[in-house]
Amino acid sequence: MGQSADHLTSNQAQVLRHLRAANAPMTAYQLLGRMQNDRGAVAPPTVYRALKGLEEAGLIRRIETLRAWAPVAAIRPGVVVICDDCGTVRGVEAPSLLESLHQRLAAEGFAEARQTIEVHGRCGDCAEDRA
Amino acid sequence: MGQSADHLTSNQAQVLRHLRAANAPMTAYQLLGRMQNDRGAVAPPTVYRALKGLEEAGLIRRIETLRAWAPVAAIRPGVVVICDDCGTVRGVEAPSLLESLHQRLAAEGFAEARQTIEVHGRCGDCAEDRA
DNA sequence: GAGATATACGTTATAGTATAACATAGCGCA
DNA sequence: TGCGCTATGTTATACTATAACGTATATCTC
Repeated sequence: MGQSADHLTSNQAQVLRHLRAANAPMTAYQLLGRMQNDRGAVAPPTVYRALKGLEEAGLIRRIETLRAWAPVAAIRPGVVVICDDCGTVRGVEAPSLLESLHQRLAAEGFAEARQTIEVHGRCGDCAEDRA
Repeated sequence: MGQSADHLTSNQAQVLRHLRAANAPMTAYQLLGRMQNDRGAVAPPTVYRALKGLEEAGLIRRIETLRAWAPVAAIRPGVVVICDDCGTVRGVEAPSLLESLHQRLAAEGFAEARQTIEVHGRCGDCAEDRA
């Protein structure tokens, strides 16, 4: 069930810990490798089930454009901003923007259920590094 | 090379024809199946190379949230709107929306390079069908 | 026309991402 | 105690995508 954030299973906690320790999204199989380092035999469903639970709890998101997972609090609706230089990902709230999109689509009769908005580019820190 | 739209190879034309004949995005392996029906032996790289060329020519897009491909003219920047009932996909221009997002991020020092914006929901036609 | 270069294509193999299906263990509680 | 629920383990497989190498063909240049 879509569990709330007040309790994590140990697999979920372990996955979340690895995601938070990384400074960029991790693929499911990268996580699998970490867990195998930690514990020995672990199979893909273990990782995918933990990811599913964490996503439902609003603690992580799949970054569709990277096929990877990040501990971005599910500001949902929200925008994910990804630096292609350093790999960092962060969530950005943009309520007015999303409201205007919503109204735009509603006017055409489209009932919006969810959006995925991912922006790629270069963050301020990386721009400075190359200045 | 990022070829322009003025010439398609025969593989590209064949893939584009199938995508246009469908009323919903198709996965690469669905396309592969169609091409095998048409011609016999075809291997995945044939399909993926055609998809890459068509994408570079701005004739199709990968729908990230569906892991599938659609003949959506690459209004880029633009918004892709997907009906989860009937599967149809269309591109929507939203320049003012994207401009405000751009400025919002620029103000934080983020140099935006490309966005992926996909909205899921139910289109007007499908809403009527259930009315 | 021979050779050089470039593009598309074919072919084989493999990498990478995700889930189905079934079995087991532990917990809360009627 | 026995039932139902959740989490987990385990095996196998499905689905998505690309690497690497060889061949054919067209074009250009000398």
